[in-house]
Amino acid sequence: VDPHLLRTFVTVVRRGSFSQAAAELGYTQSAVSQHIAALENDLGAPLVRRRPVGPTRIGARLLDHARPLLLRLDAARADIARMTAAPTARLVVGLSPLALTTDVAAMLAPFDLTIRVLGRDVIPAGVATGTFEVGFVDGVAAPTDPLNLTEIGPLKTVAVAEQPVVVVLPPDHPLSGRAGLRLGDLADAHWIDAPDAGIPLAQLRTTSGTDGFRPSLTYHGSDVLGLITLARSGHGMALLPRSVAEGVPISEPPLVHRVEQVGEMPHTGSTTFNDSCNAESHGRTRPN
Amino acid sequence: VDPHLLRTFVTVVRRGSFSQAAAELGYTQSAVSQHIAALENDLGAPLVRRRPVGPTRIGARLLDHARPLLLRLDAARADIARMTAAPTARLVVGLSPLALTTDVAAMLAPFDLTIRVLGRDVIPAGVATGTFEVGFVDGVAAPTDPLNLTEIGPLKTVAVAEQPVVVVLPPDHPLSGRAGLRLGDLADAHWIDAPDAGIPLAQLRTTSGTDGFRPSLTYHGSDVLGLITLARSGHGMALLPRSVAEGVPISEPPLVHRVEQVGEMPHTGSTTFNDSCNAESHGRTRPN
DNA sequence: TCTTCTTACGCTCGGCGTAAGTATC
DNA sequence: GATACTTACGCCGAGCGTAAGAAGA
Repeated sequence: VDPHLLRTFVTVVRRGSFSQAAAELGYTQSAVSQHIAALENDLGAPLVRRRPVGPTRIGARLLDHARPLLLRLDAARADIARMTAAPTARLVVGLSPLALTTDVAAMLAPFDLTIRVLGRDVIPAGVATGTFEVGFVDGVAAPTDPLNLTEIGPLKTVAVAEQPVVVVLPPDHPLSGRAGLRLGDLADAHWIDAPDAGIPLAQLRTTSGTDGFRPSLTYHGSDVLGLITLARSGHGMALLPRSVAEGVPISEPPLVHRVEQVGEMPHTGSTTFNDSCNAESHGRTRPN
Repeated sequence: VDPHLLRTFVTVVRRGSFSQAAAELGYTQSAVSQHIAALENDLGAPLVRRRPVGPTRIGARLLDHARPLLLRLDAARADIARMTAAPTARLVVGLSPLALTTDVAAMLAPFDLTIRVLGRDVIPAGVATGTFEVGFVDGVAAPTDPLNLTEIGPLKTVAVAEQPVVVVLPPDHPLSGRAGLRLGDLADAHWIDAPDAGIPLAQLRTTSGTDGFRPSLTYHGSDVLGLITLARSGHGMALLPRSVAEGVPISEPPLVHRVEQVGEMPHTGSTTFNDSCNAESHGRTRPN
């Protein structure tokens, strides 16, 4: 199973066309055709339906393997490239929108920075493939539980900040001010899902293990103030880290908003140095 | 980064010799030398020290990537091969030693079986690479928490059995008979680590998040009765699923011994059929 | 000196492009 | 008939083996 063939296969499926995939990869259509034929021949099963071009059932399964495989392959290249190349003066940091808390900002203070804000899901991949040197991902979890990040290679992950999560409510809501409420009771309430501006409800479902928290409104956008306005106006409840929801009516469930650092910071004199690097080398580090 | 080169690299490091690796892989020494040279050239860094042959710092890091990569590559091949080939009459099952509880035995009753008992760590890999069709892994976890299995590809994992964990004690031990005791209090007690016959203490450390549970005696072997004898004689405490520790003085901490099924059982009329297969296709399924 | 890795060199075959073929809309 | 994938064929280069070279024990 040659990675080149896999990459071609993935590209063909993504673009839905042999010729477009060829153009993207710098091959001729013929070569792409031969790649697919070689793969199908090697695996002994048809992988793509033609006209219209799309994956077969088996092809779809292969995709599930191929995409993480190619990612890890790139990650391996990038990782050793990083060990070889001299560290750059400028630190490139990838952040999910709500990961830029004051704690994180403080950590980054001593560096010359280039900051890129991206979706939560692509931050670990970006660190693995060397798009940036360190990443910060935010998310919601039960206290002391780690975030559930997609694993790509031996990446060190450390929790760097935790703060309570709050539910933003309309001003006159009966729950206003209550702390420690059981989230399960709110599974069937009206929720706003704001994956970019707030905390995705999908994470809540995972964390709570329930099947509720279905959004009655979905908010696409990264504007937190807009989200708060919606929630205060009674369109539904919104989930936010406490620090960004100051001065609005809230309720506090027993959950934390947590930021985890993916990858390692370069060593500078002014930075805290964690000397447990060698013990249990690539494991996940939990605080406390 | 050609997988062939990676496989050669891994083999060279494992065997500690170019020529032995060549023999194992069916190449000439020359070819192996060229493979390593090609890799080092491609990645722009020395990967193996020669004479004696061993990985450099960068090579060691590459190993961390290469081994799982090759595993996933094999897993991909095996997975689609499984979808292509007709299901065999005989069901090949891989089990970790303590995974063969009565529940599991009941599940397997309707099949013609071939059973292979192996270490916990290689069961998921074996399922992924098609060595056996389904696997059963046991381990310890907090109630309702899933086991922490190494992920190799899109494998469905389902908890199939849970039972309390007990601490085996000497007959006159003060803790005898107590239930619900906090495990943290026992972190510094005398423990027997029996990775094959019992529950590895390493899992306890992971589950409890503490750093204790250091073994004062390590027991290599799969003989549970021997382990119980040691514990009763006061060599240290031993951790076992309750059903195998009948009639001995015990104490019950709030943990469960859990068996998880890796991979899917073939569909037979007599087997419970889970029709949620297509929803959220390759996720991890938690009970309740 | 013997073992073991490296380098040189030639051959073979895999794989890409060009171009002709074929099927689908 | 136009578009898009497949097949045929020739060329080039990657990669393996043989064999000679170099370096360490």
